[in-house]
Amino acid sequence: MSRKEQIVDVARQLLEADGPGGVTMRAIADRLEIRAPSLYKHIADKHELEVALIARGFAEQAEAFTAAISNTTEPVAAIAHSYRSWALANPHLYALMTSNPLPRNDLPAGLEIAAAAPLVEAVHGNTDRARALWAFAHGMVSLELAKRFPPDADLDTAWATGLRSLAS
Amino acid sequence: MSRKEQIVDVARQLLEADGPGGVTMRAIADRLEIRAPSLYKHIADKHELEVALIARGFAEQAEAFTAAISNTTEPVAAIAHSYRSWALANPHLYALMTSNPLPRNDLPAGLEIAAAAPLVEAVHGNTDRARALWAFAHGMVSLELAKRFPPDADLDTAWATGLRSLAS
DNA sequence: GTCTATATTGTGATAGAC
DNA sequence: GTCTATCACAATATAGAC
Repeated sequence: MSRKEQIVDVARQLLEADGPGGVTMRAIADRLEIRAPSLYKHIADKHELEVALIARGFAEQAEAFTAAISNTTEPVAAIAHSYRSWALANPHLYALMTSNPLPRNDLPAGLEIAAAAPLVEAVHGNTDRARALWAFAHGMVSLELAKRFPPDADLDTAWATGLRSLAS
Repeated sequence: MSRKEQIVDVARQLLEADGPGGVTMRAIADRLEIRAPSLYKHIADKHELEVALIARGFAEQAEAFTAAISNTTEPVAAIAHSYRSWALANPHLYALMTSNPLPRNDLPAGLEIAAAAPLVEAVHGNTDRARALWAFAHGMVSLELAKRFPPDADLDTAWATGLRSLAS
């Protein structure tokens, strides 16, 4: 594993462990047992690190959603479940991927489309329905991650209610 | 207007003008033409400032949504339109209100419920449907604010598609 | 209620030696 | 490719004088 890959690995561990504020050049260097300035021999700046993390997230999502639609009679529900699971398992990376404009020019081509493809296929190419479903899923997930629902809210039922209406 | 009210006012102006990073004690003090340490004679700390901003946001939303359901035959659509308008007009305050757990213990009682009441009434008390609608609206709005939809996406149609399914 | 002075902590990033 | 030394900057907050 190259030094650069190690750096991205450590950055991701720090991101999920300590949140975005925990991803500092010093913290990354500490875990690699080198000094912070040495990192700049391998990456140009912190932005490059963020782009690499986002790219990994999309690749993982594409894989998860593709797996979800194999062997199911309800692809939309299966993708929704997979979407929620991935976000809850990778909350800070999920936030990084959804809270700011995508650095589309710096990202490997096709990543965004590959992650979206399973859903678009599940709704037979109806992009408006795909966007409505994505918005619903993103809203549910981001409010859950932000702990913004009332503490006693039954989220499973809210998911089922929304999906039943939107999936058709 | 008390000094404290002036401080909250200025904080809100800075929040929407420069984003959350622009709301510093120094910047607030500069606009009031005093020194930053003087602010602490009027507020305990920055957290108190954030709570005051969030409280204002909820009060404004409650007013906007209540106005939206008067004189309409489609209350859910009217609230959705109002929700989107308010968020687009106050993007950074909206983010402050939705990206973190509510400081419910520090907020005036009833504010959250008052803002949610028009929607709950519009769906005849069906809380699962209300949550699904809220999630959809929040997802649409937050992705729009984050510029996460593809540049050519037709958001009006996505809104209409989602609301048609969810409003029933 | 305002001021000056300061503590404390933290950040990304560069220069230049080895 | 790693190091030491350092720059440049910014943040919240407190002490104590007036």
